[in-house]
Amino acid sequence: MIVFDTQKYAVILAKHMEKKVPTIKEIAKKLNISVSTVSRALHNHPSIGLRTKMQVQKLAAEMNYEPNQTAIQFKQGKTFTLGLILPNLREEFFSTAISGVEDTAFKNNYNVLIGQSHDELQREERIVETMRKHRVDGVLASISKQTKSIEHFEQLDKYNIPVVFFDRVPDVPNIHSVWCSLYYSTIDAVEFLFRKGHQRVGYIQGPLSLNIKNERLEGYYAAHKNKKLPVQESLIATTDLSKESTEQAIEKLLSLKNKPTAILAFNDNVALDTIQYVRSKKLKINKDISVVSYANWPITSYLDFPPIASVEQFPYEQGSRATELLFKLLNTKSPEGSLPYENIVLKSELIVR
Amino acid sequence: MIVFDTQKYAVILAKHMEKKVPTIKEIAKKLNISVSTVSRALHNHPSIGLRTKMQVQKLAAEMNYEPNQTAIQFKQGKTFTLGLILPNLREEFFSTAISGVEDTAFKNNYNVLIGQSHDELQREERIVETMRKHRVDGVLASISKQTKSIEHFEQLDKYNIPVVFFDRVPDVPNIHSVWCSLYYSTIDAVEFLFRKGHQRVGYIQGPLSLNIKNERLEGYYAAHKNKKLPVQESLIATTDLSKESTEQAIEKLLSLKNKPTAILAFNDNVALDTIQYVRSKKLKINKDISVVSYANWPITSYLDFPPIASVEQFPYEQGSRATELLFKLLNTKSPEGSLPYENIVLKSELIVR
DNA sequence: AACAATCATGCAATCGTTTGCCCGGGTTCT
DNA sequence: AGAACCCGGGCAAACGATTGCATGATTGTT
Repeated sequence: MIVFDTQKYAVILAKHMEKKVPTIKEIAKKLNISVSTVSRALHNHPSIGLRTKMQVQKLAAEMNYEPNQTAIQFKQGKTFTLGLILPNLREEFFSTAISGVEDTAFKNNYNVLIGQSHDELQREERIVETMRKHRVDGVLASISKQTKSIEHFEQLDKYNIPVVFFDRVPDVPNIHSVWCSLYYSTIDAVEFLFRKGHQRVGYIQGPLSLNIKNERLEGYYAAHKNKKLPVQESLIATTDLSKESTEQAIEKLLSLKNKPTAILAFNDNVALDTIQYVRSKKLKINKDISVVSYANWPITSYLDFPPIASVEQFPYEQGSRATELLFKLLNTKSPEGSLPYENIVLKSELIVR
Repeated sequence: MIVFDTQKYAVILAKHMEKKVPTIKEIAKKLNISVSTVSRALHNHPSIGLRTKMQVQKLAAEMNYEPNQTAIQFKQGKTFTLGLILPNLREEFFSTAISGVEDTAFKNNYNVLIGQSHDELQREERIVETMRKHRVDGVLASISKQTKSIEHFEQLDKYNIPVVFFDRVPDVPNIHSVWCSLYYSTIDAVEFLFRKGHQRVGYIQGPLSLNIKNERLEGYYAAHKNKKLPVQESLIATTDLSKESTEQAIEKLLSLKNKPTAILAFNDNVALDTIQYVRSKKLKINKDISVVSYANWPITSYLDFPPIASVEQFPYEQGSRATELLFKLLNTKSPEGSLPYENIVLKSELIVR
């Protein structure tokens, strides 16, 4: 890519006035009262007389006074900013979760600083450090694929910065978290396939690092158990989520004597690769193989052969609930130790197309 | 959605020590020197003796001293934060652009505050105000569909907060901007269709508010002119980007006596709706109708009938170039008025599948 | 040896806001 | 009438870092 044209317009500005923003001091001077009185008047402090209060507020409005946030932040030792750490923004799941966080934060007059780990541990560590240096008041995080330990998050403890994990939650005790349980909806999904007449349902699972709670697999087993069917281990394959790895996984399933007639895919992305690959092998989707998955991407409505069902995990709600929990932690000044660790579990939902 | 399980683990913490973050003062006290000496030593100020400098830096490292950003921000009157205003994060275009902004900002030790307008003017105004109140040092913006005037951005001028628009750039003079020209790639696109043998190429344009520079249309005309073909106005339809509106637009094109055999769609989203609708009318994509579009979504590779070509607009580069321009503005203390308005135009590129 | 120049460091103000404490004048109570 | 109290408001410290200016100590110059 090349810049092929750079237009520059030279323009004479109306002598930029270096506008000075009004401060509490100036209000005080103009009214011949002290800054503390002004400050209290603006905060409706009871010990300020009504007349003074009115005068101050009137003048402040006239002067377009706005409190200097940086000064307040400094004085209060708070930044009114939350850090939000995500694997990426490109997955619609996360960009939707952001809206949940943002809306909740806004309501509380907080700002949100977003960092993308790009699923790399090193970047995640750097982001945590940056957020710490910038003294965010709290952190929300969905961990990267590579994250095994959470030492880098634990250091935040020393600075009294609470952390709430959501969606991709590390498998360690003593954390605050919000996630969406996939157990029951997986049972729903598999039973849905059973009802459709499928006897052999394959499962393509994701990398173990993302599979910590492994509710998909547990649900998969539970559904079989409910139906008194044995689980054939050979029907379970693994992908690292790359296209190639997914194809190998399907290849493994398709090469069985007893091929599955349905596949439960780790997420919609895996489902798409699965469907594409299955079709490239001249098999018919929904006839030879049906696919059910997780995520419920809107885009799948444009496909000729979308997954016939997908599990919705409510990213917006996860984001907002996690943020609410974080605020709860922030607003409890933890007199003796912090609040008990809280783990909020939401229900997911099988959406049949 | 219901919370169906809230586990609470009561845990006795190791008597949270209310760790106090070390300050410059404490370093000074421990070494029995003044804070100013410490400050200068940490900044390698030449007037500090080598021995003292070493001592200070050593102790600072041992104590894990980190300068209090909020204090610095306050003192310097700078927040080292950029505001980034986008229509939404769900479009991959924007979430990719963010990475460009983020990476560039990080390199300069800046943070990025993101706000989504959700294509609503009112939200956009509120975000601008919030960012102003939080004293961001500069703003990057891609305007909402509803934004006709930029008064709310102009108010930032009074606070000496520079603004750089990118991608969705308002059509007014005297702004800084970065965008990706679609003129030549549109010519490429139409000529590509001509070479494929298409004589009648329809064009579905977007709402006028997003069509300010209208380079697509100009390119469309130019390609016809190059080929010495007249443009039939009836081949141009308009959509407000909603599915319904797009379908009406196609309906209009398909009802012509002289149907187009190819359609240039405003973006990939319109293209998808177009393809879906055309197929629902039992017409064959790539036989009866071919579609070319803008955006080059990765997801289209999963479609049976994707657009046969799409124009890439390099969101990452737009984001990083816009951020670089903004830094240029920030680093010029504008002694007499600001820098001349700069408009950087990048080249787009037709990607043939 | 006296004085200047240089070097190393300290003092104190400053940024804008908040907040604990104090004070003067008026009212009320005994 | 003296003590206790309340009301309205001011004083000044504090938050942490930066920086112009002053000061003291050392060295160099003649």
